[in-house]
Amino acid sequence: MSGTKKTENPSEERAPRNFLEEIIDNDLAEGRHKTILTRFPPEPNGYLHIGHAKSITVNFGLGQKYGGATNLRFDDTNPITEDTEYVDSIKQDVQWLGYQWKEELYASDYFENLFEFAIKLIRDGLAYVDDSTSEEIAALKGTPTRPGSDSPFRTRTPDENEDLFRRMRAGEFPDGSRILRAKIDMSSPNMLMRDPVIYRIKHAHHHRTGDQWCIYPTYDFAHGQSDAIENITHSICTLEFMSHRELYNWFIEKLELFPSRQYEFARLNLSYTIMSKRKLLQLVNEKHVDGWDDPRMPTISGLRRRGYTPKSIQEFCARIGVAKRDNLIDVSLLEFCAREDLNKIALRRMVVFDPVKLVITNWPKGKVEMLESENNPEDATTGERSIAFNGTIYIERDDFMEDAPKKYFRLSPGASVRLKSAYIITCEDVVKDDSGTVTEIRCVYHPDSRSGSDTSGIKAKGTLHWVSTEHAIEVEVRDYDRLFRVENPAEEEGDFLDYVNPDSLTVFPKAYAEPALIDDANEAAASGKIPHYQFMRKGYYYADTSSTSDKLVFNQTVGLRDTWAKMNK
RNA sequence: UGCCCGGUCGUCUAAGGGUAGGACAGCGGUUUUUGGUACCGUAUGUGGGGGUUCGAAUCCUCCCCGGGCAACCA
Repeated sequence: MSGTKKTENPSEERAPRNFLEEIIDNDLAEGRHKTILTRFPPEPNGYLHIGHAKSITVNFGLGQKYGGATNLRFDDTNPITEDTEYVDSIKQDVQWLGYQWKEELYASDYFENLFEFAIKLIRDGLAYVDDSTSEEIAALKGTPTRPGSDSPFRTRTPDENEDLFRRMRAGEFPDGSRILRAKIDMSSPNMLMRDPVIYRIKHAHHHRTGDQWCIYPTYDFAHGQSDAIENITHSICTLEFMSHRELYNWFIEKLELFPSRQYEFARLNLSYTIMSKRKLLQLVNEKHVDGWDDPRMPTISGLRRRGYTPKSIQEFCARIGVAKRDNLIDVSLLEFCAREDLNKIALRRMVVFDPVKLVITNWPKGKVEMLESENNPEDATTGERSIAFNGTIYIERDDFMEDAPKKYFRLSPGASVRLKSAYIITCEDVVKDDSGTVTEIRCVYHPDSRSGSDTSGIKAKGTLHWVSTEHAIEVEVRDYDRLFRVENPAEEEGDFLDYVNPDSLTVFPKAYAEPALIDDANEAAASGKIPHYQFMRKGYYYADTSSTSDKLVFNQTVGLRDTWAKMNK
């Protein structure tokens, strides 16, 4: 052993894998399983967010990697909060992310099985009906540092318990009057083993089983058994379920079920946002955002509406890794993944957000010239488009500066810049109104500097995007900033709403765009394929769901990296 | 103050007794008709103390720090 180097046989070198893959490799190597089956188990009480995307890529990714499969199972054991609206959105989001489940299942599919499991525990003297109030139960539960004590109902006979439990099912008792508890150990150091509740009475309508049931199993009594019924080999959940694992195993052992095993990983936390479904719901209900799919939301539907691609989200999930330590991922990684994908697929277009007029004084009156510009320099197969140029254009207001520092590469009096895909121009004059605001910039162009056939020898440091005033169309552009002002709103003192970023949305209601966007929109309407854009020198954009051919509306997916802005900080 | 987890660059994540590596972020360059992209370079890390060992991020031990656990939520 000593002295042998790991490099002597490269094929023996371990490929880096996360701890779940190590577990699976071992299970497979030891013959514990021949293949694997995982499951993604959302509760249909809210929309999926980027944290769920991590869980989805972990579960489905493992299923794929090992040639196994993954079930989609809705954990619908609490009818009060659950709804088919959420079921539908969850299915859509999982598929949009690019995954296909083997079976679509519901914990509620197993209500009858679960009931029988409960009867078995009762017959085996391992469960009892407790008539105590929830306060009494809590009082007898003890604390993490002090053991609990037995309920006075703990010694009921199996017959009595079975009778009571069947009558609970029959609807003889009101909500909260009785529960079924597992009989384990009131002095266990694990609070969850202190005779946990496994069935409660809820006279509530269930989104799938309707009014068929008035007793519902708790998470602990449903999840593991559902896994076992489906022969799930690896039941992967987040860290907060760690202490549930002992209970999970107890049920499987006592009920003699398929030995599914639970493993826990650290959930995703993303900087400058929140992941709590409850808080997300509050943002929606209190109208701090436009809905679950508001482009500022960390929901899958929000990211989709904003223009994130499934590929970029998958890549993000792959890069953050899977481990057991708490984490707070820098949102810049998500943005990097978006840019990385979008750079290769986004169509380049020119849009001027905050326009100022620029007149080329030596342009032949009435002349319109068609210029060619590449749709995507990263992908020659996307070809070129024609852009009309007639000597009077809009440029961005901040692409001009009257007193410019040396490092400023854009327009200023006497300076020359390239107009993207057009000519080099030199600024000669500025027109201002009474308040000193620039109303018109006057330039000359250099006829021999035409893009692609430049013989002028003039070197322009900067290149500006522009739109012909005559041909421009008006569009609405929405830019987004982080939803919260602080890195970790969940950790902050007081109400998380106090940390909402008031400037998370900037609307440009009348931006000027090149007319190609109209053609694109028509094409998209016909093909159903909505293109991703890069508005040059601005960022990546995607048509909003509210966009129509009469009024195009674009969401900023993510801005371009901006080293100039950084220099000026 | 009980039980259970965890602690490696700023942020994530590898290294399974043998050179602490990668990514993002940062910084500095080169190229560029996007201050984009691409490419190159660069700084920054094993929570602390004791052990075991020729050798420790890795094994043992004590301590420190962070998280979870007292819903008829999941």
